Amino acid sequence: MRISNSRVTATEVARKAGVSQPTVSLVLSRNPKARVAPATRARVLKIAQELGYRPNRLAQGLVRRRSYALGVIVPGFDNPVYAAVISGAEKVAAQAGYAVLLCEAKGSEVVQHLEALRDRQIDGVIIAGIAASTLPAAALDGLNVVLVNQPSEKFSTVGSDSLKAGTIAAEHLLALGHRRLAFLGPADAIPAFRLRERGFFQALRGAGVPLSSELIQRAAATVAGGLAGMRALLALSERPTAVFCANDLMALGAHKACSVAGVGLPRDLSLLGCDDIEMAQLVTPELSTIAVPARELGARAVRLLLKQIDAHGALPPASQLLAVKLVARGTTGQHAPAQPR
Amino acid sequence: MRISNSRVTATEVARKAGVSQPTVSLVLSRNPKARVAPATRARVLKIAQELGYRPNRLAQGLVRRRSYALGVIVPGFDNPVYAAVISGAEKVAAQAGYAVLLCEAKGSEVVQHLEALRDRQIDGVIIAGIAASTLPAAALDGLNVVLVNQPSEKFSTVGSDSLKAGTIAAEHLLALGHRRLAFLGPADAIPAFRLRERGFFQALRGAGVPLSSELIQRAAATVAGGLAGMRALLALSERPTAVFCANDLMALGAHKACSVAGVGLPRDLSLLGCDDIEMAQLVTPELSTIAVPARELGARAVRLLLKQIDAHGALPPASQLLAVKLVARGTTGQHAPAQPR
DNA sequence: TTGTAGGCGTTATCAC
DNA sequence: GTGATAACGCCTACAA
Repeated sequence: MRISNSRVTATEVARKAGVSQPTVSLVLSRNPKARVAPATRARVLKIAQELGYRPNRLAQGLVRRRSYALGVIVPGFDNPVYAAVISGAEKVAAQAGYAVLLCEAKGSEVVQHLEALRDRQIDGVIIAGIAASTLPAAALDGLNVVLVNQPSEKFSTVGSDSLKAGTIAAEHLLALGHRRLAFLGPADAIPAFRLRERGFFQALRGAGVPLSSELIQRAAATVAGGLAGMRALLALSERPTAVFCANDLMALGAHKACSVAGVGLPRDLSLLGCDDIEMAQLVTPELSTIAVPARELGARAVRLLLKQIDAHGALPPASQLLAVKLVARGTTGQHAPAQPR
Repeated sequence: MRISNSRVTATEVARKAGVSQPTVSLVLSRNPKARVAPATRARVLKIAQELGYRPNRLAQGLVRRRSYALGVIVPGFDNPVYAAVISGAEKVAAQAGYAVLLCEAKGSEVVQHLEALRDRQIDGVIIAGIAASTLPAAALDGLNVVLVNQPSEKFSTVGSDSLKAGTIAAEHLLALGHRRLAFLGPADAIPAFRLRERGFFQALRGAGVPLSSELIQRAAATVAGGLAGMRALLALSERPTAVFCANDLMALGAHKACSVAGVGLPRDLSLLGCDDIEMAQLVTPELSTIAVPARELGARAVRLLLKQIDAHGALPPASQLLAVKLVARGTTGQHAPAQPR
């Protein structure tokens, strides 16, 4: 029963209920220690209900010095992993009464977005897929921050065990008998990818199976990048027998490159991705990969952030590391040495 | 040179500059008719710069009765189409100084999200993938709204020509010689899908090639839905020779179902999707589809919305319809009548 | 228990 | 030109 255009204010409710505006505020703020006479409380609640009163969050924010809004910054939505992180984050945030301000940013845009978020008195920021170390120190100063999938001394983080993912990848491929392995990863220093890479390399070194540099291909962490990278690997005089990709998008690009080049998966080549995005199950053969709980990362990031906000920034940085899991599907198989014809 | 924790306010700038606070506001607001003595203006600007002053947008919003924020509501991020819409929207919004509040909502959650957006004094809302007609009338009352990909008398819309998409689909498949066609679509009344469906049916009827009801399969507009739907179609005693899917996700699920069932595309069956998401090019054979400019839809939706906001809601609902385009790839081919063995 | 006063940081309307 | 003064809608004291 709202009067059209303009919203009902607490003052109007107060007037109609025959009380003062702060009393309305008192009743509506579910403050336990705010004792109000049951009669007035009931009256105020009734009128508020009738008028469809809802507090103006901008005004609340101004006086409480909080916006009840969270910023989420990702490099792009084209990667389903970030979409999943955002989805998980948004759900938890909404349940807690927080809004999610979405920012898609690469490079220096990140700083501008952060400033814009500050102007809106944002309560906290979640950053995924962008290395915090590449940002000027001041950019995150005094902000509640949770980083997704990148370790940090200074900020709280929620991540999957990327190092382990790399290790698992190496172990899986080694166990299948592969000895000539390749890695396909991005050129940019995106933390999660770097860790997957390092875990992979370390495990290989530990097993005495080093990677020569021509077997490390770098390209954008996209389908197109994976396609190009795999083409380069296939052009080698001596091809690898197994390839680990920094993420599933690259792996799917690589998958396509193999399909185009007539390279049989997994007969001629084993291919392993990382993330386990839905698409991985759509290609034929289905992509073997390492599952990362992206949605859960987003959800946890918000929970951790809210905890920090409530603690008034008096909490030391916390970190959570979620387990990853090998999902062996159709693109990885036993190494078949020189085919007898 | 910001004093750590708390932000610099206009009052502080005023004090240091030896002017009143409103004067600072006057100088900073790029209001042309606000004539200030060049000397004061310069001084204020200098101090503001030094102190790193930035206006508090919450406070601005309170008095201007605007939040400089837009809400975007979609049913889910798992569909790359919505991700693209959001991406396009966010970019334009950010350039105009607007924030994007993201909401993922199905069913009755939509209303709650809308209320929450109202509480934040949202300046406008973009809705994609959710039928406005399913919302209670009051939910959008007095709000600046732009609907994406659904026609409306009452609200502004930005869409692709969904009806035409259906027509194109029918014409393409008919031209290839198919006469036993099937349709795979969602059970829910999502406007864009319904229109594609209608366009398809109309064109078929016009060509004298009606669809019997068993050739209309309904399932969720997801990969899983497409998978299930195609399985049902393949189980028919007399299979269709061509299938049009309401969107690419369903088509990819259908693609997978064929792959699993050993049904050769396009030899045994032609398959056509709609949207042209990136994934369409990753499967083998590549998915034929109808391209929809999703990113552009998002971008235009924001531009239209901003125009409406600036017009103070005194503008009649406007509508834009973008063209769609057939992208014939590998899953559609000439109808091959009963193979001679 | 409730009302009054004051302020959050900004913009808008006036007198000066 | 410039500076008070009054909102915007709410919350936190403190006084009644």
